[in-house]
Amino acid sequence: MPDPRRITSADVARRAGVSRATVSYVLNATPGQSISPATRDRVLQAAAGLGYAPSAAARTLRTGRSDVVLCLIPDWPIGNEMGNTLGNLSTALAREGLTFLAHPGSRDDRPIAEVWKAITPAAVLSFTDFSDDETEAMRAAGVALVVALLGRAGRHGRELEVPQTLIGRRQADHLSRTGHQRLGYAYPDDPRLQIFAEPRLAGARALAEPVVRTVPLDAARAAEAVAGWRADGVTGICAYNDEVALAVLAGARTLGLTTPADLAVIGVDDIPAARLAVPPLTTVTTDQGLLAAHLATTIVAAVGGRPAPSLSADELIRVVVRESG
Amino acid sequence: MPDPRRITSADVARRAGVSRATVSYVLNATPGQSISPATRDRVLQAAAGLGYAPSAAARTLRTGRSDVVLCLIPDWPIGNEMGNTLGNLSTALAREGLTFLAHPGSRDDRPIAEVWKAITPAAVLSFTDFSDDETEAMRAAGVALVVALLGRAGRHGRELEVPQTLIGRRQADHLSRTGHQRLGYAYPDDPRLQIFAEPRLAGARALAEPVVRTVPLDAARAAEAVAGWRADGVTGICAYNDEVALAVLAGARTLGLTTPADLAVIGVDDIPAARLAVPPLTTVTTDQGLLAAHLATTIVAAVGGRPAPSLSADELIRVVVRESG
DNA sequence: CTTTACTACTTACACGTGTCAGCATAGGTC
DNA sequence: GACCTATGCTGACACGTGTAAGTAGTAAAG
Repeated sequence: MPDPRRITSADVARRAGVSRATVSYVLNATPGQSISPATRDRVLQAAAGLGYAPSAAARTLRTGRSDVVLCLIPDWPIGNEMGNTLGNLSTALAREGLTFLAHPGSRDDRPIAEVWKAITPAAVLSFTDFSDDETEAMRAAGVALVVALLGRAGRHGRELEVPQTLIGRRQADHLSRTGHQRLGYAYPDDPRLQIFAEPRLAGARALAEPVVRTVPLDAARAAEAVAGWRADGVTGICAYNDEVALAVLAGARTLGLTTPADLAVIGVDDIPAARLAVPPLTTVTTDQGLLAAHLATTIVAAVGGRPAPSLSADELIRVVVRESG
Repeated sequence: MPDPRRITSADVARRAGVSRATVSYVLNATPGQSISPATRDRVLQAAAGLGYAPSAAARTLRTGRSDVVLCLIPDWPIGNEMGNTLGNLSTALAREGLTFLAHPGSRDDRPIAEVWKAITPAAVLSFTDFSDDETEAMRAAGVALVVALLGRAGRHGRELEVPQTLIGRRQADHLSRTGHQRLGYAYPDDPRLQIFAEPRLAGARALAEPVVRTVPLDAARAAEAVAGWRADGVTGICAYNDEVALAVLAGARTLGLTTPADLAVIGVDDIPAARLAVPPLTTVTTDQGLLAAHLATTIVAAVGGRPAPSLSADELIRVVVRESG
C-alpha cells in the first residue's frame, strides 16, 4: 500500500504553482483579496483534479468553530414525521454550507457537554433546555444555542412552541365548530412525550376547558378512559397524536360506541395508519417542509448572531378532515 | 467579556505542575508509560477541576482519525423502530469511546464524499452501497466501512441482510403453520423501501412462492390488490410492514371480507397502531436492543480491523401473535 | 523623481493534540 | 566505582488550515 496520504491544500498549491495561502484565498473566496482570474482558474482546476477536500478537523482547529450543526435527539420515540423534518432541515442547512449531524441520546451515555465540547459545533439544536451553567458555557464557547421546545424563560426563543400550541388550538377549534361543547384531551402515557404534550394541551385549553385523561396504547385501558369521558358528558376528544387517537377509537369500539356519532376524535400527525383506521381518522398535520425551512433560517440567523425570524404559523398547521370527527 | 478561551491540556498541565506530555499520557492511559500514582492523581484532579474536555478537532488532526461513527441515513421514512435502534446503537458505541452521529440525507444535498472526507470518521455505517471508487477512497483513507444492507458482492458483510431475510421467512412460516398454503406478499408502494423489501421478500420466497402485489397505503386501492389475491386463491398475506398490513386489512374490510377467516395478514415492526387495529394485527418484531448491540460490536470490530462477529439471528426475530393471522 | 496606492501574491504563525526521543535519578549487578 | 536498566518525566515536532503582515511590481498622482 503506497502510503495513502491525505490530499492537502499544499498538494493543490504545488500543482497550481502558487503558495498555499493563495489556494486558501481562492477556495474560500476570501473577501478583500485580489486574485487574478488566471491563477484562480489554475487553483480551481488543480483542486478539482486532485479531488481535494479540506480537512474539517484542521479548519475547525484553526477557526475555533466547525460548520456542524449538532442536533441532540432526546430519547422519545422519534416518529417518521420528525425524521422527515430532520431530513429537510439537513438539506436546507447544507445549502447554507452547514453540516447537519444528529446525536441520538441525551441520556446518560456520557455528559452531553462532552459531545458538544468535543465537536465545537456552530450551533446546537436541542429540544429541552440546558442547565444555566451549561448554557453559559456554550455561550462562552461561542456556540449558538437554539432551544426548540420547552424551556424556562430566557433569551432563547423556543421555536417549536408556538406551532405545538397551535396544534392543540386547531384541534379544539375544529371540534367546537362541528358542534362539540364538552371536550376531552387524551394525554399520552409515555412521560417522555410530556415535552410535546404540554404545549399542545395548553393550546386546546386556550379555546375550551378539556377534561384531561391519560390514554395508554391499549384498547382495554383506553376503554376505561372513554367511559370516564362519557360520564362527564364529553363528546369530542383531542388526542395528543394519531396513535393515542387510535387508542381512543379502539376504546370506544370496545364499549360498543360508534364514531363520530357517540364520540368524535381528532389526532395529530397524519401517520399512514390514520387514513387506514376505522373510521378514517381526522387529524392535524404540519407542513414539514415549511417547518424545516423555518428552523433552518433560525439556526442560520443564530449562527450569524442575528435575531430569529418570526414564523407565520397559520399556514403551517392544517386540519385533515376524515370521518372520525 | 473576558476572552472566554478554551481550556486546553496546557492549562491542566500548568495547574498540575507537570508537562503537557504527562497530561496526555495520563488522560489517555498511554501504554508503555510509567506515571507515578501521585502525579497521576494530581493531573486527574486538575482536569476535573477545570472541566477540561479535549478538542476533537485537534485530536483528529493529530491522529488522522476521529472517534466518530458516521451513519448515513437514507431518505426513506425512518420509523420509530429504526430511531430506537439508532438510540441504542449510540449508547453502545459511547461505551466503546465512539461518538455516534447520524447524517440524514444521502440525497443530492452535497456529494456524501464531502461529508466523510471532512469528518474523517473512524467508521461509516451505510445502508446502501457506495461506488467502487468511493469504497476504495474510503479504504485508502483508513475509514472502516460497514454496509448494513444491500450491496453488490464484496468483502463487506451486509449486517442487516440476514435479519431482514429472516423476517420474511418467519412471516411465511407462521402463515404456513396456521394452515395457509397459497400466500401473497404485500409489497410497499414507496420505491425507497425497496432496499428493505427485497430481502424480506426473498426470505418469504425461501419457504413459499408468494404472489407479489404492490399495496398502496389507501383502502380503495388496497382493495383491488386484495381482490386480485382472492381470485388467485390466496388466503394469507405477508405484508412488508405493519402499515402495509393495515392497508391490506382496510382493503379486505372494503370488500366485506372478515379477517382472518377470509384472509390472514401478518405485518412487521409491531408499531403501536398494530395492536389497536381491527382486528389486532399479528406481526413480526425485532429485538432492537440485540440488534443495536450486534451492530455496535460489528462496528467496533471493523474499526479495529478484526472480522465481524456472527449474529445469532434466531432469537432476534419474534412473531407476535394477535388476531389477524 | 518621489510618493502613494493598488494588485497579486508569499511568508510565517497559531490553533490543541499525540508521541518520539531524550534526560535525569535511583537502584541493582559485577 | 563502573556499568546497566527501569522509572518518571520533559522538549520538540507534526498534523492541515486560516489569516495578519509583508513584499515585489506596476501605475497613477504630486
